[in-house]
Amino acid sequence: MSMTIARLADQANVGVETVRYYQRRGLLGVPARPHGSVRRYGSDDLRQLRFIRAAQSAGFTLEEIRELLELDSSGDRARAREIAMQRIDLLDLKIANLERARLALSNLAKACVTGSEGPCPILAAFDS
Amino acid sequence: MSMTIARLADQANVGVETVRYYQRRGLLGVPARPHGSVRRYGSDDLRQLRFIRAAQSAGFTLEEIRELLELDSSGDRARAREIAMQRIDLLDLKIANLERARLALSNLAKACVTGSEGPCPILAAFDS
DNA sequence: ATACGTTCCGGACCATGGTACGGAGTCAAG
DNA sequence: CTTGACTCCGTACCATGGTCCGGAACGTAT
Repeated sequence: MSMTIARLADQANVGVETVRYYQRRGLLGVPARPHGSVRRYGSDDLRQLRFIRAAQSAGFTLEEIRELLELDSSGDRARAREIAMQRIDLLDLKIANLERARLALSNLAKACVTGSEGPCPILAAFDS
Repeated sequence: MSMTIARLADQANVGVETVRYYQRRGLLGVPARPHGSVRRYGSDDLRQLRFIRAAQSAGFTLEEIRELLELDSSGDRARAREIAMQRIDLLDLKIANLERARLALSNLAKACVTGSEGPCPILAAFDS
């Protein structure tokens, strides 16, 4: 269950350079080198790397993710909970936003059916 | 119904510099100067500016928005429809993602109720 | 008509999240 | 024991989306 950086990277679907970038930013540990000079990564690293990507897609910045990871090892439950709840509110806003946008686009698509006449109003589609 | 740049900007909740930036990027027209050297903006400009922000929050990049605006004046219905539908798929993905993240955070918040014992596993919350 | 707040404009600067480069070391296979 | 692929590391570069700066012109209230 030990791999080199390239394998780690593509198990998590990122580039090697990205892994190294996360290490520099302190989001990912820099593991030991068992025999010589090539570092080896384990499944914990993979898990953490995947967490980073998941958290990113939840809208956390890398800095916030660094804090979350610190928090995770610190065990400060109250703070963790607080952050989670804050984030949920933010996510709800974002989701609502995207859903409004989706509706707008869907109206637009309807209005723009090929062959029909009229203005096909892209701007109007977003008028709230 | 005519305003200076500062008023335009804050009607749309952006900074003056942002408006000027959009002008440079070709997203916003640079209006005439009726008497002298200070430009005046009308409600069409405001509408367009608001559209830009709305489209941005739907995940379009500024470059894409520029294309949308071109499209809007060109009246190419088929293309507009195509873009809209592509975007909808993308939005659906994004929304699903955010909803997964929301669930993860909500589980996390539950697991981290203040006062209880255990690890309060931030990483685990995101394990898919 | 002078002062104070805006506007105009170009260009420099910034943060975020990477991506590319280049030289040196390492490692496994042939 | 050499070759070719991968690794390490620092530094430079990139795109996106702004934000700030500074000097000159403008324009409105006093």
